Amino acid sequence: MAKTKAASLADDLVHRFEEQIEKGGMPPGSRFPSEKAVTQDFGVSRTVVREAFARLAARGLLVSRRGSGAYVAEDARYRAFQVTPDEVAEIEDVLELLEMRMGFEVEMADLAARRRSDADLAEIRRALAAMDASTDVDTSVAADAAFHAAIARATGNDYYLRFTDFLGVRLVPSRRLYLQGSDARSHQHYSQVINKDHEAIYAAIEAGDPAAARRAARRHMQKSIARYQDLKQSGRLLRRPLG
Amino acid sequence: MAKTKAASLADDLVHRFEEQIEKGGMPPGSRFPSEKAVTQDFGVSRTVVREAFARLAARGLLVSRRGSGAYVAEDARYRAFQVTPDEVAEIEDVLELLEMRMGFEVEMADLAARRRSDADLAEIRRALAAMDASTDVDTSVAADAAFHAAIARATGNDYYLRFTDFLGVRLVPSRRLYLQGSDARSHQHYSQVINKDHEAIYAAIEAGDPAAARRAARRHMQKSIARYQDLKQSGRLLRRPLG
DNA sequence: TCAATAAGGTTGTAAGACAACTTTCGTCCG
DNA sequence: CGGACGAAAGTTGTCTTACAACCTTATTGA
Repeated sequence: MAKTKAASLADDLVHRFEEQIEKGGMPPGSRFPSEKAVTQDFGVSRTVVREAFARLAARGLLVSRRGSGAYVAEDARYRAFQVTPDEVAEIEDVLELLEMRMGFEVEMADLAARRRSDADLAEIRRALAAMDASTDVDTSVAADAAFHAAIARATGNDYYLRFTDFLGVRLVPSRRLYLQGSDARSHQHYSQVINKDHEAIYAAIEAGDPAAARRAARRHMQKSIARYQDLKQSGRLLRRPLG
Repeated sequence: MAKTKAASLADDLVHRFEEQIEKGGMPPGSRFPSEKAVTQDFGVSRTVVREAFARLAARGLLVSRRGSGAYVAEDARYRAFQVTPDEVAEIEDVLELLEMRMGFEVEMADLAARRRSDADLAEIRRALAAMDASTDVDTSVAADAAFHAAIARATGNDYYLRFTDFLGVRLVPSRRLYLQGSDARSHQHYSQVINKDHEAIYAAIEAGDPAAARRAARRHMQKSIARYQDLKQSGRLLRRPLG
């Protein structure tokens, strides 16, 4: 009976139904109790029920059909792919995410080499130039992200772009920590090393050579992973500061 | 993207605000217009506004504070990578997702070849056998998923496993539709062709040959994409039946 | 100046009503 | 007996009004 206090009545309902679905009490495709039934069973107003249902629907656990009822979504058991910020606190996680990113980056380079438009090329070049001109950590990190986003856009596959954004955001904080301690000179050196990789990728994409693009992207990511592995062995831990 | 008319007023509101947040018009931490203001601006009732807000909150884009107002979530950009079921309704989307999957299947094969344990190998073999023995669509689709999941597990990278699960689930319905019309013989033929690819991947992983594993995985995915492209050209559309 | 207080704004919840739609079931006709 | 039709009930979508709980800000008073 120990009830975790819910911030709101709708919260409580959401948690209850969520649990029940997860436990298998309500299999996919089965019907929810009607809104009215819930108001009676739980003693809350229909406003609350509707809000709870809306939130379940937003998470993809429930679909409601006007005039018919609400149903447990067919693929309710599987949630969105999610990576919470505190998962990226440990350097091992960063390494795993980078590993995952490797596959995508390689394939994106391939596709970009096949499909890039002139506008895509121009955008990639802009990002290269911005990285080259960067003097502080923030702008160089931003330029790096822009470079990879431009490639993702050049693939013409929106999912690649979305996932690049998604992963990019996760990895930026750790990247920033990685660079933070370094002075201006070593940072510039770091930027130049990376941009050399980037230029190789760009050249292959511009030339329309998928295999070369794959190789260049793979090398780039491997180096990036190796850097983090060194960091790991040197015993430096990543701990996110608050804020 | 051609804007389809929103199924409900709340849908419309959600999309509008989502877009505005994404475009940067409402930076993290900034205040939303009050519920009352929205009702006046858009000419809808507060019920609709509350429902829209509830859904935005469920997605982590908005937090509302009683008595104070609603605010754009501080980590709004951290929201999950999400692929909603209706996005996979069109065959073009399936193709794009397959393209995305290609990159990381290749990389998974590489890593699996380097890191697989004996237990991993055994699990992959089991999936191969199950696919070989399958006679109906459901079991063959399940065996296929198990095969790729086993490889994902062999990489030792949990993110790969999670993402494989995630994508696999999205693609299964269309896969099922793809196979549905076929008779037992053509289905068996299909299974055998696929499993031959699988065996090549397995052989490379067992031999511990990353480059060969990459090649085999790439071939496998390319063929899969080609099959769907044929389907696309033949004009067959994928339309999800109501669940 | 500063703290207590009052006023107004905002979200959370309740309740009732109607519209739009779906499902079910009974009726009537062939 | 069977099937088409339609009425009726059930359900979600939306609107409206009302109040409670809470926060913010301005006012007031010492």
